[in-house]
Amino acid sequence: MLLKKILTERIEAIMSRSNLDGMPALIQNASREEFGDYQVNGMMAAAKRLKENPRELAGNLKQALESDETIEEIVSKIEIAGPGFLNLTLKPDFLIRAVNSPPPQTDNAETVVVDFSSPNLAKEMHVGHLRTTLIGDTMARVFEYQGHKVIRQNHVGDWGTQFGMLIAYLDSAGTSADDLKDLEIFYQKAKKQFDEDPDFAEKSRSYVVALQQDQPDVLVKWRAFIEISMSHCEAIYSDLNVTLHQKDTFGESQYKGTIPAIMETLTKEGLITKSNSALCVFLDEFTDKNGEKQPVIVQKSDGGYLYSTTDLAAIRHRAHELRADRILYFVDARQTLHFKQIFALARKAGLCPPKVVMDHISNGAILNKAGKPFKTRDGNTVKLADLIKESRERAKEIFLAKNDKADLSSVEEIANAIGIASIRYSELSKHRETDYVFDWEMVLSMEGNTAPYLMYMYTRSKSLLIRSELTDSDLPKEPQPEGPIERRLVLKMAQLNDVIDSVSRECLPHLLCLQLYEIATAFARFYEELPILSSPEKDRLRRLAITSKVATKLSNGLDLLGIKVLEKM
RNA sequence: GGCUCCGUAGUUCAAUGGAUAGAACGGCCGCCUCCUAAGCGGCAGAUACAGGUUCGACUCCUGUCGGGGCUACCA
Repeated sequence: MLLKKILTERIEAIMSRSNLDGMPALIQNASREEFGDYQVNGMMAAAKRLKENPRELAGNLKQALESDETIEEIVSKIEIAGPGFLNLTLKPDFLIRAVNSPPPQTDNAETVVVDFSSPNLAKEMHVGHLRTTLIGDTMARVFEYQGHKVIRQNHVGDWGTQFGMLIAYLDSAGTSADDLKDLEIFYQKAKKQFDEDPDFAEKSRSYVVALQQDQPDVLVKWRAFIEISMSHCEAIYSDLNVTLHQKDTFGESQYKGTIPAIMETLTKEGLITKSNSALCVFLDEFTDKNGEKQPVIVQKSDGGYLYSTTDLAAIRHRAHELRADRILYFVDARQTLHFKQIFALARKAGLCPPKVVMDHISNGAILNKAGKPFKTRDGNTVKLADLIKESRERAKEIFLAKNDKADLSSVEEIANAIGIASIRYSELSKHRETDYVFDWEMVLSMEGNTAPYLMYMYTRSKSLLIRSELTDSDLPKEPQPEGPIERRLVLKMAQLNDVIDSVSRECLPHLLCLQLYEIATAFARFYEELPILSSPEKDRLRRLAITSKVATKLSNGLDLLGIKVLEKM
């Protein structure tokens, strides 16, 4: 049940029977609590178009709404305010019905390909991979929650020139299996030798060629390397509760067989131009100021392919073999131009049917504390494995400081859960498009708008329910809120489905974090200010019933964020 | 140079063109004989600058200043 949708439909239906036919009602959450629950903003715009007085239009609409039974059953109060706002207050029984309503299921289930995480297997995962991995994971969960069929695609970088270098280094004297424990250092050492030692560089290049020609002995080494690297990634996914598994990995190397067919298609469509001995596609859409078309290189002058070509092959695979209705790429904003180009190219070459939607869901960059780009070359990179370890240790410290007589066997479990939840929430609670400053203190913070806060409110709600010794069957099904504190809490819960719907449409998980936080703060207030277990039976049962719904909403919402709740902390 | 994104409290983040720009952290002041103080209440504090469009602008447009990113053979 989507409150805003219901209000909009019903109000616009009434408007359509007047001189306001076809005008939008523009329903919004009330900007201040004293204005009620929702506001109708459309009267000012309508007045402008009709050249009438907005307050008069608002007055007319108010009358029409008040005499309509579809409004009467859900709205308790309508007020005209300011230049022509209509402020609506909803009926408590309608609010609680909204709280009880099932999650918003999609009307038409689609097959959604979600491309996310996609780390470069030549290096270890670092904080730069956090956003795509966690936002993609959360959106995949949200789409599934709504009834879509989700196909996760981890488009790992397991192919290309750098692997020749790594294999050559793996192969060189004095390198033991131990060296692979730290992939980042292994990569840096290999890179260093590549840059300093011409013989080694030459050997690396020959490995690339051998790899591309499927030379068995080299392939064995390559596979060994990929396996080790993937196991690092899988450990991270498992720790972070990311829903990516072996079956979701479909790396660049898997497209190498289909690239010739892609090239053939491009050629057949007459799109290929040879320029400076590289094969390029020049599209009309991409020109500089002088009208010079900008190229997309699909084959290098040495015959090698680039990631553009691989991405085209991936599009065809996803549109045709995977039968996607939508293909979503969770990749950072630096690749905006790249995706514009390959989407346009894929359309032109007929690799993706017009009805299949392709979208680049971009995210902002990571900056250091000075506001400068957080680049790997700086040597400042923070490995995800280290971040996870640090966060768990921090959580354990805090837990022990707060619980001196804690059962030691549960300490590790609780600290681990909180540590992971903190990392996920700190990332997901930010708007995905803005650049973000990486700060250990921020990520590891456990006060205020953080995962531990939400988890703590959940444990408080559970604690009340356990102490009450009642179950849901003992409690009223539709506890109508009484008083402003209960009302506010129930309203925030009633709006959760609207928010999940927005998250899904705009791929903005931070909206869900915000709503859950508001439910949690409203519950904190409820918990602090109202007696629950010690209140008279009628109040006790009603408040416990509301508490039970809080527990459910928090747990379900956090689950969508990939955060597991704890019964105690 | 061209294209593009971004400048909001000391800091980190919010705000489908709507009413008095919200939080959190940090700072200051309060609250545990009472359902878990990882909590609650209160105070101080911000839209880079200049124009414009609009009944109404953090939001849209133009310019200025400042900072990213992308821009032909890395991915």
